[in-house]
Amino acid sequence: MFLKLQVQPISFMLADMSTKLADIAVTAWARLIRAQQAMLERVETDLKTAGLPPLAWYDVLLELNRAEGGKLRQFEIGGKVLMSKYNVSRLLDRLEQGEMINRQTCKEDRRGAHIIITRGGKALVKKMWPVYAHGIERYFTRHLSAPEIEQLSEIMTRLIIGSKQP
Amino acid sequence: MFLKLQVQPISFMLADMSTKLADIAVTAWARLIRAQQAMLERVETDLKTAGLPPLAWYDVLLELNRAEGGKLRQFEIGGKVLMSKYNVSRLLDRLEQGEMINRQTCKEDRRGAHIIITRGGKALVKKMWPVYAHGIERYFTRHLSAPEIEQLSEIMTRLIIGSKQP
DNA sequence: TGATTATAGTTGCATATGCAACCTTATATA
DNA sequence: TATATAAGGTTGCATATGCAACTATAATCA
Repeated sequence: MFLKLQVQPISFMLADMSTKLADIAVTAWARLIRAQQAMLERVETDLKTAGLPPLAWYDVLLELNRAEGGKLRQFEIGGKVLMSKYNVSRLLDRLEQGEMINRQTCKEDRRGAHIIITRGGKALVKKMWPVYAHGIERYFTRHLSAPEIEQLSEIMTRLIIGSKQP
Repeated sequence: MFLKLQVQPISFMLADMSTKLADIAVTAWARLIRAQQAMLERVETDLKTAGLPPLAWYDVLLELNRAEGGKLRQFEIGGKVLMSKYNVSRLLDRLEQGEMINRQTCKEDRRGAHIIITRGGKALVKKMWPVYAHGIERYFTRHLSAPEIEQLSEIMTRLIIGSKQP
């Protein structure tokens, strides 16, 4: 649903860079947004078509799967998948409902909970991955050269850091 | 809320590319998703802080503003901003409510409507742009060199096309 | 022409997200 | 130690999104 941008009257805002650069940058920004939106939509559709749950489930389950003992605190999950605590809370409700995780009250800190991936949760990760991987290959990797991919990766790291600056 | 990916058992799926490349590609993919998520979140927050409506409003209004006569058919909007028809329909409800657009029944095709941006709609685009532009500069442009931006733009074009293939 | 099929747009329902307020337990400070 | 403040989580409410079903008009074609 996003983007597409001004073609002309941009520069007034960005006094410290040449008009030309600003325009190119805005175009690049718009394309970035659109490309990703389109790719994610395709992946979500592929998952749905395969009768699988959305990417958000995968993200969380994967983090748990990776974690020591298949277990994380709730706030750790939030940090890793970049999701607000109330959204984590409710996504975990659904995952619990689907018996993909368990919540276990936490002895060290009695406010919190340990989230533990179940056998079924692990199985789901395994089942979703091929579909997801195929999407990544089809909508992303296939269209790029190896050096492009490496460079993109590096650039994105910089942007992630940049968007964490206050 | 998205992503973060498998580190090891990827390759089984992607027989036609070296394991090494696949791993790098998956990392790049994950970073791309996260970077954009973070940047958009920041921009949305900036808009909210400035008491302005979300990016989605801007997208639609900008398309209308650009269009011949400040007027588009509803399905054209959907195509341009990559949004499903029911979402367009409801976003337009909100924009109409906010007196940013008008709907006008269409004489040539009596099923449809012309969407026309109002004076207020144009004013809003003007008001939102500086905030948005500042975000783009701050979270995106600032962190990249000019050649990087150009290359990114080109790559994203390819991915947009790629994700439209059946 | 009449019947079928496709297109433009809307709506009810289920689900997902953001915000603010809330409960509970830890931590800091006086 | 008492009190204030902060952190981990949850929940009610308002809003946003996806899906499927629906209305109405156009286009196709037999």
